[in-house]
Amino acid sequence: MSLKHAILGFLSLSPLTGYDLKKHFDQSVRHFWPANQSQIYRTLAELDAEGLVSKDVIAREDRLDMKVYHLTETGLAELRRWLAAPLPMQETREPLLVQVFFAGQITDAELLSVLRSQLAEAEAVLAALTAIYHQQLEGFPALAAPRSAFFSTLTLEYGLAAYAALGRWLLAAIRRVEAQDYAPAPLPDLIGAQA
Amino acid sequence: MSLKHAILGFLSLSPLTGYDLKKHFDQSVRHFWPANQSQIYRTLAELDAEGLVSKDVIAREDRLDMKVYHLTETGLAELRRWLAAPLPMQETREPLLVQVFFAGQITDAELLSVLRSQLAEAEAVLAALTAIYHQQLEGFPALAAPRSAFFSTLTLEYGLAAYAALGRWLLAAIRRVEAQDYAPAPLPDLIGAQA
DNA sequence: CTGTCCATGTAAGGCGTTACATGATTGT
DNA sequence: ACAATCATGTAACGCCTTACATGGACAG
Repeated sequence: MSLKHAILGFLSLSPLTGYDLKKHFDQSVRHFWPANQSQIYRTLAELDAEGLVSKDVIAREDRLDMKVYHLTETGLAELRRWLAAPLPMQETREPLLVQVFFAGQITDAELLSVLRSQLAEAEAVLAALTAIYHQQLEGFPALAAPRSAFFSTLTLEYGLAAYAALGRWLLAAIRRVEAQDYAPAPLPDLIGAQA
Repeated sequence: MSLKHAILGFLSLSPLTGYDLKKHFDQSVRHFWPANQSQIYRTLAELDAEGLVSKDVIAREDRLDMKVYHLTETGLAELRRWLAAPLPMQETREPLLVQVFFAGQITDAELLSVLRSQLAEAEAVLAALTAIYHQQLEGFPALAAPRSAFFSTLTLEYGLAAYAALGRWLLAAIRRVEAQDYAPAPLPDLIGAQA
């Protein structure tokens, strides 16, 4: 379960409240690990019960207490253990592929409309990620990129590569449906082999 | 929820028992929509209650009755409606990216071992998909690919493209960690732009 | 004076997983 | 004799989502 470990990860950088954590998720990892508020509060309580985090309760007059969470030693150890352990093979679910797989039940026109709307979305995400990428380039203009920033850059680059690949696949699919060309694509094109 | 619609999809091709459905899932869509047995039985019961499928009960002496499910008219209509409707933006969870994002807490050596084991897995999946691809080429050798086979081919091609992209990203990441080169990669490389 | 931000949670439901349980038939 | 296949399900738990609920501070 990565949510627990993502929370441990953020807390390893600084102590935070549940509310702060939600903002951190939304600002950095939401593209690959969205988390909602009730989930974060519940998971913090679990981590607390397990002794991986502990909290300082800040009493405030007339308001709910504020709880600032920080890692315990066992929490840090667990985070490091998880980060260094290879992940068990994970299964992905792609509803778009389910739609394509059973597209025999719909017309070419209907399928094209589905594919085109997916393509528009993929291009929008790609544009958004590209904008963030350029922003980061300004922050670390030359060769002065520190190791700490590198990992965030890497996850961004994954997003760029993945959405670009999705876009290319969609575009190729659209063209072939339009041309009613049902032959398989050549392998080198698919896996992006260089000539 | 795509499981319901995947089941409707299979039943649109032929009536099946729960057991048959499980085999169909495992043989064709497991790469992008794994389903387990108890889930299938529960969902069939729900679909039945909703009137999207109905069943013929085949009584057998000394054994449990066999239930063969088939689509109803509303079931087919619902399948077609879902297949033609653009999907709501779906959020993905990538635990590997969580590991990379917080890799500041582990050493280069530990990170490299994680990345290399992911790369080995990605290459294994790519090899498996490539084998299936070649098998399909034999089945439809020339230009005689029918529309019905095309959609299955398309989903396979998606898998090839996605795992190839993952592998390229992992390899690039490994090389940069090894070289302690923390500069961002150039955009055209990332999105696979042609020169 | 209305809405957004800060900050906390609870409740209910959906989807998925793992493990358990049964029992005849077919293959080695 | 033993295992795999056919064929059905139940139980319990885990993770995530949506919606609901509270209430002060501050900005337009």
